[in-house]
Amino acid sequence: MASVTTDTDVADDDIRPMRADARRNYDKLIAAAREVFTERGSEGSLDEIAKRAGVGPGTLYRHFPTRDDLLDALMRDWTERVVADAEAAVSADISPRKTLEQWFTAYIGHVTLHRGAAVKLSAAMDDESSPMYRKCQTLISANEHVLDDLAGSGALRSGVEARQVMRLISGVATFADSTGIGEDEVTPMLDIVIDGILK
Amino acid sequence: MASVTTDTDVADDDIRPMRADARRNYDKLIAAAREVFTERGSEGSLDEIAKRAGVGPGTLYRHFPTRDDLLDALMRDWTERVVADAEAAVSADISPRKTLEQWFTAYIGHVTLHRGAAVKLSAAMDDESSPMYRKCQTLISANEHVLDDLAGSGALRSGVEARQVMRLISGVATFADSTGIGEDEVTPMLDIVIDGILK
DNA sequence: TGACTATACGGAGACTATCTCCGGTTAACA
DNA sequence: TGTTAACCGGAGATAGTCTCCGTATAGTCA
Repeated sequence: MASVTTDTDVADDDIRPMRADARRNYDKLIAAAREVFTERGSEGSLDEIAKRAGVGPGTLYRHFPTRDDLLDALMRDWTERVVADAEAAVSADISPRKTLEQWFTAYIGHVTLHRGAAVKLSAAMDDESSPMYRKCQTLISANEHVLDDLAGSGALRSGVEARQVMRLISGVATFADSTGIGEDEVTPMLDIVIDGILK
Repeated sequence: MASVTTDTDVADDDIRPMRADARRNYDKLIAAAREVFTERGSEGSLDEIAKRAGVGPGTLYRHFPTRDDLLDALMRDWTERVVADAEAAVSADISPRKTLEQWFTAYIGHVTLHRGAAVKLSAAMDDESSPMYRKCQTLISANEHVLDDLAGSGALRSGVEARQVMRLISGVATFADSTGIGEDEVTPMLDIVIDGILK
């Protein structure tokens, strides 16, 4: 986590700036949500979040009509981190296998923000109406970037599509999230997938 | 679905038989749960199930202390079907690839009983306290059976463990369940996994 | 600075779901 | 038919979601 308090200045792509009190409450809600979701997973109580932020439930629901909107807002600087990790995997001078291991591990880390987040993100990938849909697009293109690079150096089997790979890794992430297995137990699963991807 | 009304005669491995009214209510609850879970997924309201069964909530909770107990009870003849499908895949005179395709597809079918079931079953695989834990053991050994057979004929890469394969396929199933993609979209994912498994 | 107004706040409360407790009922058996 | 252990049912405690609307205040302009 780079910085706790430094969220971006504007809450959304909205034109008009927020009123000072609104901005204050928005930030307090984000901080409280981060706490509660970390402790209780992404099904944590929304009223509890409002309480911890010291605001009424009405205020919470005005800022974030749905739980997914709140989850989405927590991922403000997430996009940049995803892109950076994909780039790091590509530009590192390592074997294709290591590249994939590194990227997949990072991917899974990004998708398991909180307990229950992986399944929500997976669901959002094919649901344009989800507030998190656009975030997923970032994930998709980051993954494409890594795979295209490997394809360029001829390391991939023919017929391997980035979309399928992304779905597979999302499945691994969801499984890891729901069972609570650790990274050391995830690696063997990834190894099989990587064998299925590389020549 | 083989038969709707023919559940087994005894509710559990309990010694004493149930009282007639208890048995009646038990069966009505199972039927109602099957309805509601099919309509609303495995997060459907339990009180709603009690209502449809025409019993009080107390009766439901006496028979099934937790939601997972109820889910488990719905899977009464599930075990046999799983074992049968594994056996069918093994004994069919087809290529290793076809064997795996057939088995994995069956596996995913078994695990996605209702919307939300796959993630619950995945979670139960590493949770001995879950009522569904024993069901998962069935799934695990059925999967081992298929993979052992392929290993015996030398079709598998070295180092492929049944447990990891099972987890991967569970991940695929969970992804399919949460996004709602169909079987035709699942096959390409399975193809990658199969490439990672076979020599 | 003071008054005006759009914007935002907050919390009471309606609604829904989970789960328990216990007074009343009934199946099973002699 | 009487006895009793087993079972039923539903009122209600608890908790989470979400809305409505009277009140408060930040921002603005004279």
